[in-house]
Amino acid sequence: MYYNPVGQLEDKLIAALEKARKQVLQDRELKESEFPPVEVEVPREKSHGDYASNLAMVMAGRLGENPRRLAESLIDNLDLEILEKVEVAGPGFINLTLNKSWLVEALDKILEAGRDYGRTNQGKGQRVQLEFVSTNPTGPLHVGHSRGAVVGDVVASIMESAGYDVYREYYINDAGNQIDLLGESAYLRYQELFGRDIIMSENSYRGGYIIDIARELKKQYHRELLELPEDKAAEIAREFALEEMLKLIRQDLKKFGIVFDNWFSERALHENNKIQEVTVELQDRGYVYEKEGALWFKSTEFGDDKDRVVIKSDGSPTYLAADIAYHKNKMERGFEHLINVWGADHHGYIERMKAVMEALGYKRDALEIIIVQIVTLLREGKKVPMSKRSGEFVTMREVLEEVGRDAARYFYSMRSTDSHFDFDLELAKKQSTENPVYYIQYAHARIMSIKDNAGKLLEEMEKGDASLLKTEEETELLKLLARYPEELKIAAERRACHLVAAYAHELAGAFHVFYNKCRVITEDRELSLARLKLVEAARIVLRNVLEVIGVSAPEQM
RNA sequence: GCGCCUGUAGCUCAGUCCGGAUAGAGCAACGGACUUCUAAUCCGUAGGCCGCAGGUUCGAAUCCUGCCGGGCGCACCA
Repeated sequence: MYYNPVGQLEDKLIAALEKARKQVLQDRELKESEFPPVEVEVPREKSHGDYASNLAMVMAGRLGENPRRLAESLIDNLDLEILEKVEVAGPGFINLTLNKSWLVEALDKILEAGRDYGRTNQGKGQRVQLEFVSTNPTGPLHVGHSRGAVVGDVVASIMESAGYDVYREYYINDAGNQIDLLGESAYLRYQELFGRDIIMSENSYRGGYIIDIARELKKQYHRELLELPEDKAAEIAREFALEEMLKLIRQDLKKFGIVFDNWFSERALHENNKIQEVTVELQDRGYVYEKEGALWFKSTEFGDDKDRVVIKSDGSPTYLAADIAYHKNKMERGFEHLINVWGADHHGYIERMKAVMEALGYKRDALEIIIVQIVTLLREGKKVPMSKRSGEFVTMREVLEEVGRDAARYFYSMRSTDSHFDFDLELAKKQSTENPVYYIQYAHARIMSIKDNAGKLLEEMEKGDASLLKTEEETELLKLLARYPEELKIAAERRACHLVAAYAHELAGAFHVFYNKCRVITEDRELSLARLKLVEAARIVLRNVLEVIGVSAPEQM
């Protein structure tokens, strides 16, 4: 079921080099264990072969011997049938050139694997809980959230492809102050709709969406709330507003193609007394103390800058307290590994949450935080101003409506999460060469067109003989196709969606080059069949990789 | 002040974790390629003290130290 040609190949090469090293070390003092693991890499320069190893240079340092001479002895002990050429180069590199047999084999296997091509068992079914988005349901999702949303979803998909059992979860902060404020704001706007003068407090939510909610409230309850006691009416407004907000958030995410396995309610933790319980637990463990009327968590014990309040002097729990209970709950549900995707403004919370994990008796590394740097929207090269305070922000929905789901998802995926991201709206909308999304999708559409053109030939595609593919363009494309599972594997290990996006772009590029140089359907029937096979493999991989990112693979454009 | 992210081609960014050979891509600029499966494509040219300064190493964009610039944080808020 799992097929990873490049991974297998590299394992073979490393094993052969290790064997050679063993031979060479036999009559020397040092043991194998004193050397770092053998590595091979794809050299930048094509004339340096398919793979290169710095093994001789690494060994030379320890042995005090000439690296080039060592490389020669290593080569003498290298025994592999897939090697076409081996040579020593530069300061002592061993350059390995492979014969094409592995590639010929790879093409058939890719077609055979089809939709499953790319999957590996790297994660061994590890149960991973990935929590992302988790914004307060007090306002619509804005652009800042959307990057984290896409990154979380794509990382989840990548990890699933690599054999992890990923569970996507959204943590709803439906308890506490800010929800009361949301309700209060909606209630005020509701009263306003009946002509009452209202005074919005400084902390009220003033966005237009609150007025929308108030209108809905009016539609449903008419004058009813006006006649109720204020606290009762505010409560109804609060619950109503919360539901409306969640509905909205869910819709927005769905339009982005993001669906969660679970929506976890903070309120449930409060109602089931879980916060109290976990506070007592930490107290029993000796990690909670009282000071100035509040209860403090001794996070400094585990490397945090300062201790943190869990129960305020007024008796109410802090956000952290709920988070402690939540993370304990995650672990109790049997997840082996937790990943939280946070915006850059939350990076300061990493240490305290790691401390929480340790204090609860778990490994600090069982919790992993992916920090996603901020997004700046650019329109006509200029920064689009945004301010949370004034309620002036561009929503996730607006971006989606403006650039479309495919472009939005690809753009958010294509940059390293460590880097700030300038989202160029004009570029994302452009249906041209400048836009990487269309570049990739166009490759897929072109292949579909070739298949249309192939007519009856398509039925005989299976007979295609990959050994007829000899041009550089064909070989390069095929090599890239063979690399896909390994690329996904690395991206999964590094939780790096941008690597997958880059691979998709590179693959599309290799196809376009091939397309311009090699005509698929020609008089030469045998060659046509071979190329048809190659092109079909390219289509499969393009579709698979786009699916991981959540971008569509159009039949025509 | 402290912590995290960041500084690479005119612009936007890979490469840095795990050090390798002549530092890459896209866009923008310039010059070419459509009687042939989609020119939303391809080919070529030009473009770089890899922020600066030391250090480690046979070898540094990559590791270490210091400095400079940009972003984000440093609550009994969530």
